[in-house]
Amino acid sequence: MPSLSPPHKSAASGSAPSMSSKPSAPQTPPPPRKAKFRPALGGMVHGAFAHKSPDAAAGPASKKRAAVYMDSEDEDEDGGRAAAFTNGIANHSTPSGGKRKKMRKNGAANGGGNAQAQAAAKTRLLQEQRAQLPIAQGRDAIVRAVAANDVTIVLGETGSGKTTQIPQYLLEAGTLAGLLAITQPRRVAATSLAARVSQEQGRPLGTLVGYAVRFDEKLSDETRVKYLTDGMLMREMMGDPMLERYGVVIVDEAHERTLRTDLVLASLKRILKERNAGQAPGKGKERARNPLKVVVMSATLDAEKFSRFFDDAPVLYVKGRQHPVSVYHTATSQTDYVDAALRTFYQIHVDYPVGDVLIFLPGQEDIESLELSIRTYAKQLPANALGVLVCPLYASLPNAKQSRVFAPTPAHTRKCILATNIAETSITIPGVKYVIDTGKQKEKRHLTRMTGSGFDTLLTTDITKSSAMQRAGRAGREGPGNCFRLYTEDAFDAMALSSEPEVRRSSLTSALLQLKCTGQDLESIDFMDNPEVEAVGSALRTLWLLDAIDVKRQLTAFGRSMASFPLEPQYAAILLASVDNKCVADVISILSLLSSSSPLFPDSSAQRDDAAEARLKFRHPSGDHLTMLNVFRAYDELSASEGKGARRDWCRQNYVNERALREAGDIRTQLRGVCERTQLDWAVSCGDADGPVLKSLTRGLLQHAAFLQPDGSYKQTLGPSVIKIHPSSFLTGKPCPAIIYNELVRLSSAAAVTSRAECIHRCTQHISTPAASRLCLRHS
DNA sequence: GAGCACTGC
Repeated sequence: MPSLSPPHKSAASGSAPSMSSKPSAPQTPPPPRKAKFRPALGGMVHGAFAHKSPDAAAGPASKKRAAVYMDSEDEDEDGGRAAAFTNGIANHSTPSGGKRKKMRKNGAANGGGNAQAQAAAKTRLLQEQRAQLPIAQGRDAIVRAVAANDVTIVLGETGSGKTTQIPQYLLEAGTLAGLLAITQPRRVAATSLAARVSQEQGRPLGTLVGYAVRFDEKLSDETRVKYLTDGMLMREMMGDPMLERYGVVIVDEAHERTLRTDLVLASLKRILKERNAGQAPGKGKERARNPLKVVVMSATLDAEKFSRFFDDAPVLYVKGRQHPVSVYHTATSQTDYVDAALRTFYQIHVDYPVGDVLIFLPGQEDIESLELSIRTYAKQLPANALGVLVCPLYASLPNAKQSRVFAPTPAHTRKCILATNIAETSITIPGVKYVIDTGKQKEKRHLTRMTGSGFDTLLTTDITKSSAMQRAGRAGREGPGNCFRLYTEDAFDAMALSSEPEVRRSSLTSALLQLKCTGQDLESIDFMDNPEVEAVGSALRTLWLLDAIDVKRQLTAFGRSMASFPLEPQYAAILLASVDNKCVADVISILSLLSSSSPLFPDSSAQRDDAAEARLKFRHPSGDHLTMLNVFRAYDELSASEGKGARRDWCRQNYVNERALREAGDIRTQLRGVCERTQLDWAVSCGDADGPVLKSLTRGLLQHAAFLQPDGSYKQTLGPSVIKIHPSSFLTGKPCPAIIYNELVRLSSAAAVTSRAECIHRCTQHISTPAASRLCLRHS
């Protein structure tokens, strides 16, 4: 092995990964079980870790926890989830349950049976599989518990099958009144689970079993079981605050504690109080006619907390089975986790048998850096060594590149996946036997200020214990695995148990507006964890400034209209303002692009100058928003005459992200639909005039306005901060008397500086408009 | 003249 320094920027001087000491012998001999992860990482520890059951991890089981201990085979809900992962990616079900199924199906096809017989055979097979699931032994216990209690907590390990089976048990028990809803934090999960359960019921998707997610639903009058995102259920609550249509609501993945899950849980508690009142034993008032049953499903640790929140609801424990994963910690802490990951990867590559490696890193930058390093070293491997295939994986990576992680690993090759948190929950990758965990992640935090609407930060932080366990578990999906943690066992012990729930760290403006529409309030609602007082104040102030609530904190008619749009409240206010300003069509296009999860102008350092030049032709003197509108208009024009290929070429030539435009197109269609339902004409355009658009934008962004100061920086009108324009903005170097902007982010470089450094911000996507200053003065 | 984890309506 050559002993060159890794190309990674901060490689330890001169010391190459210890693979140099290991002649690249044939890969076949399996290593000793208690591996020697010793290396250049400074002497290795082990950290034998037997797969801990949640009980062991959570402490002694409480008395009221009814154990339904069940071993589960590999058949699980995540297989289905992976299968439907993102558009255009074909079946990637886990080899375990999925393979058998596929083989059987092919066999039937070869036999020439007709479609109906095939379908029947398939249904029979699925029923056999269901019956063999160990969770099936707990079926009666589960049905009884739900019948006897308003709320039941189910603590189920990964792979227990709870998400697919429990709804069916309740359905098949025949006691179901009304619809059964089952919420998921992610859209892909809701759609793929519905498809799987539908299949198990032997019915076409959208009949007995259906789903509802943004942009897509498959439902009918027959539908009894409905998988939906938690955001979707919150939206339904705005029209049906008591969820009268539903007899059972199951909240899945509650341990993730997303803002929407917490909102759903809090709302369910309120609904239970109303709908199930009078059910209590003893003095009977009139018995509730339409009682609601709630099931909360969690994968970790927090079961007791959910139980307490719902007045000591009983906890059922469903055991899943994962293969054992041996966990190793480093003996000393690592200063450079990218370099440590590089060394560890090659340690595995040289010492361990075939099997893919999954490396968890905080972000794109680290992923790209490590990818380069691994590639560089791979070229130096001897000809007879196992090859290396590097696959990056993060959300903003184009779909086509993401799907590479699912392609079967070629012969005589080891796949190495470099992933962000996306591989922790959203995407399950088959074939992974080794996990390298840097122990880092990026976390967004909303910092509230006394004035202004606060700003977001995105910082690299240590992960939590539950994240670490989740990451390790990714190595044991299909067989025994190994997890190498690039931090010490002490560091693991020092980690927080789980992340702070989202309700404690994000902006609550949108949540507050939704709650107001269901007749609730942030101050009065009973949350699992209460939000910070400052965050509530900030949300109230923002809604008041937008005219969504009045001085008595009552929802206004304007606020109610705002809430009917699937947009941030600020953006909804802009849209409604554009009705008065007669530029709805133009503003909807801009808002769709701003709401898209992908950036329209991605930054790739390699081609930055070319990109800037190519985009110059769209530049609008007013700023970034109108520049974006120019791009969208050009793309629309092209779409009217040209096909898919031409559009793709055009986007490539102009360095704009087609994914952003496509997603914006979906959002725009949805927004137009809401306009039609509320009798607003979305086709009105102001043509080339920019005034109406600027005026509308200012209506929603008045908290995000700033004046030019003599030194060229800007001072917030409704906040204490001095800000500057991000260099990627089209307004850079073109001072204007006042700007509005739609995002304010703290520079990570400034975070290290003392004194007044925290007042230096990055502001992106602004626009210059004298109208902004006048409006803001009046409103302030 | 700088950097962007993930998700939802």
